[in-house]
Amino acid sequence: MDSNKLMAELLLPHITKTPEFYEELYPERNLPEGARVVRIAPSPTGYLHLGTLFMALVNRITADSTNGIFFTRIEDTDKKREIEGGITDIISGLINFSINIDEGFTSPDGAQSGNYGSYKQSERAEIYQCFAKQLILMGLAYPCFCTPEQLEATRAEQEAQKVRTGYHGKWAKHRNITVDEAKALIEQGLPWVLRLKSPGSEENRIVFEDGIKGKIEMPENDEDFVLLKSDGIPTYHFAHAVDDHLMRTTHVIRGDEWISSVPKHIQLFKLLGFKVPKFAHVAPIMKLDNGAKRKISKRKDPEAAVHYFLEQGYDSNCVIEYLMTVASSDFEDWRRANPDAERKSFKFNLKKMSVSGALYDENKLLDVSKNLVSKMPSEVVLEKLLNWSKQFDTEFYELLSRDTAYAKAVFSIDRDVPKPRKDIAKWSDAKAYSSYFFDELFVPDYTLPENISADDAKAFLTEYCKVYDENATKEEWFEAIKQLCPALNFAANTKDYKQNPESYKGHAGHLSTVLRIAVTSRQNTPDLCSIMQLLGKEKCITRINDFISNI
RNA sequence: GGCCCGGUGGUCAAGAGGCCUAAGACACCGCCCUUUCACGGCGGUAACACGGGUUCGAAUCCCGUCCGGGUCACCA
Repeated sequence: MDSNKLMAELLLPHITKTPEFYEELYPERNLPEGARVVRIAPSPTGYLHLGTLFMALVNRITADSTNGIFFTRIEDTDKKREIEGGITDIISGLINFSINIDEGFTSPDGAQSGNYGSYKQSERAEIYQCFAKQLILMGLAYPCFCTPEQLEATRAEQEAQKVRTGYHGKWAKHRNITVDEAKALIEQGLPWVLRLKSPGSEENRIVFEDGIKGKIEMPENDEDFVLLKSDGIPTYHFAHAVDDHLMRTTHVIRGDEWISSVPKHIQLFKLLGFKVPKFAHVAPIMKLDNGAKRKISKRKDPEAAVHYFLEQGYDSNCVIEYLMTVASSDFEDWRRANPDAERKSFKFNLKKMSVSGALYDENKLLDVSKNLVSKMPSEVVLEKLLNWSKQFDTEFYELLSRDTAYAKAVFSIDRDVPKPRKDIAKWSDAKAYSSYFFDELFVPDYTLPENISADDAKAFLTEYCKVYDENATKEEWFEAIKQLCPALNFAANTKDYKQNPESYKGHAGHLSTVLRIAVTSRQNTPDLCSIMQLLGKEKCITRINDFISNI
């Protein structure tokens, strides 16, 4: 038996399957020409992050644009950092944001589907070990018994000598370990990791075409990086190569923090005889922090966790629509041309992605959101509002659900028309927007506009109460206000006032503002006539009288 | 520090040597419309990081500087 074989049997005696077994188990996919197989591979170390959502979206629309497949794979190889409920949160989050998952973890309950599973790395140990054994057989992997302390000492030595740090070349202590030496150390009970015996050289350059950034040139990898950790579980690099090959991923679209390890990945794919997938590295969403641009951070930024948007009451669709504008510079143009088209019909092109990170722009999100919300019919608004408030604002929920017909009417005003208002961007805006419709939320404000005296306001409101007809049409309603103008020396027509501002104290608009404040405690609201009809005559008169006696 | 990547208005961006006197969107400001506020319409402020080349001609190509980002783990 040759020494590679002896080493392989020494290290991984329990592995009996061969790579061919898995090649047959997970055959090439039968897909139409040009279809891309993409994926996201989150690790359950935290809750769904904006960056993860963004990556998922980019992958989803890539699959959509090519009639391909988008799958999820859970990278749970780091048990120390895993958190409970992580998988559920991520998957259900994606589903809530309407990111359809074709394969892998497709449901929040942890169920998997698809023919290339398991899609959970901790359940694939045997597969990785099989390919690891293959590498040992080829003389391309060896056990390393260095302790963290020894590794640290090597590093210190390298720094002292001002040479490149890392486990490579002559610094790779166990690179040429013999079977006998390894056997002896194992018998002593020493733990070991499996390292790649890198055939690369720093002198050589590798070139690859990134789907987003274009041509990238880097030194070849010569690091003997870890393939299998001491618990037999692979590192990201190794798992990535094995999984994306076996799952027949065609395009690896991931965050650009991975760029620097591409030489390792390409090397692994080639050594293992795998076809190298296309890589595309996406710039992260950034945030401005004290004038400095930096990657949005889970720890420092509330908006990093997708929960933040849900709590704020952003409609998930609005967040996605915003992310689309960040993902593709021509999305907004497309959307303008196709206002009602389904997102999946957008032809997405990775090349349209920005090479550098975009700042998270709340203004833009708000703008995108209010446009979308303004187009929602009132029943949809109410349904979503009920849904949101039930979770995040129970006081408001009680008020809304007490009389849903009334609530629907509230949100129907100036909606369902050709040019709807855009007051609401997120559901948390709705409470303040509609507060005067609910006595529990209504807080009187007795502040008059500067150009109106208390006496005039009183006189006007007193007279107005006498003539108020709650069944009046909009025109009749405003006519009634105009009628009261001359007696108070206000202009019935705005134009008259503008032509001779000195001749009047103000115009009908000013008086209607007084009425608006009395009824709603606001200077700005949607159509007042509709508001008063909804509120009912009795309540309006009560508020007006209260107003009169307090100014 | 080594190795990568990037730098167009406040933000997102279009831009592939002449079409650039540099689009568009958000934000901001003004005007118009208007019973308020919005909506809508019209207009405005505001940018090619810097320095050298190459070229008849550079935002665009090359070099350098500066600045920003990423990465150098038995983490992903």
